[in-house]
Amino acid sequence: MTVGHVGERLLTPGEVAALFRVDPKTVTRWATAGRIGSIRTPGGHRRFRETEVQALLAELTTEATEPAEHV
Amino acid sequence: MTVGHVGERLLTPGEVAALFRVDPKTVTRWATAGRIGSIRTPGGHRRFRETEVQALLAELTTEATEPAEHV
DNA sequence: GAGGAGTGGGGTAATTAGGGCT
DNA sequence: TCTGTCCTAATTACCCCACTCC
Repeated sequence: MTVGHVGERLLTPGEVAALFRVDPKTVTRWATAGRIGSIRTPGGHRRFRETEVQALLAELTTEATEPAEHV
Repeated sequence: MTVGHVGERLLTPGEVAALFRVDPKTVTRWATAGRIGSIRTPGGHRRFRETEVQALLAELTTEATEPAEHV
């Protein structure tokens, strides 16, 4: 292989939906609303950067800043 | 490789598939549908120009609008 | 010439996109 | 306002086997 650039892992809408425990449709709406970056395939399907998803996931976690043991 | 002639870096269907997080067969369909330019080897296998793939990838990429946090 | 990995072609099942509604 | 579900159409994923690339 002569790529030499294996940076960003991309996730499918279904995988992101599973991470957030929501419907893939909701993930699509987030992308449409510009709340999360998306990479479209030439066919129109979306792919999401895992790093961005992780960041958003962590952001939502820290947003509910309750020091109690609620995990 | 190591042809000594740089500037025409070609990617295999598998490499392009990894970039878009799709199946190599899907990349083949893109080429068949004319959504992406392809170069055929004498044996019939397809090769793709990295510059074209990168350009396509960048064109289909949408950055997330930076939220204003707490407003 | 031999061998492993990848690719092409065809066909079928699973996801996804889009709009509208509860 | 945001999310989940219903619908149809389009795109993508995985199965087979034969051939090509290195």
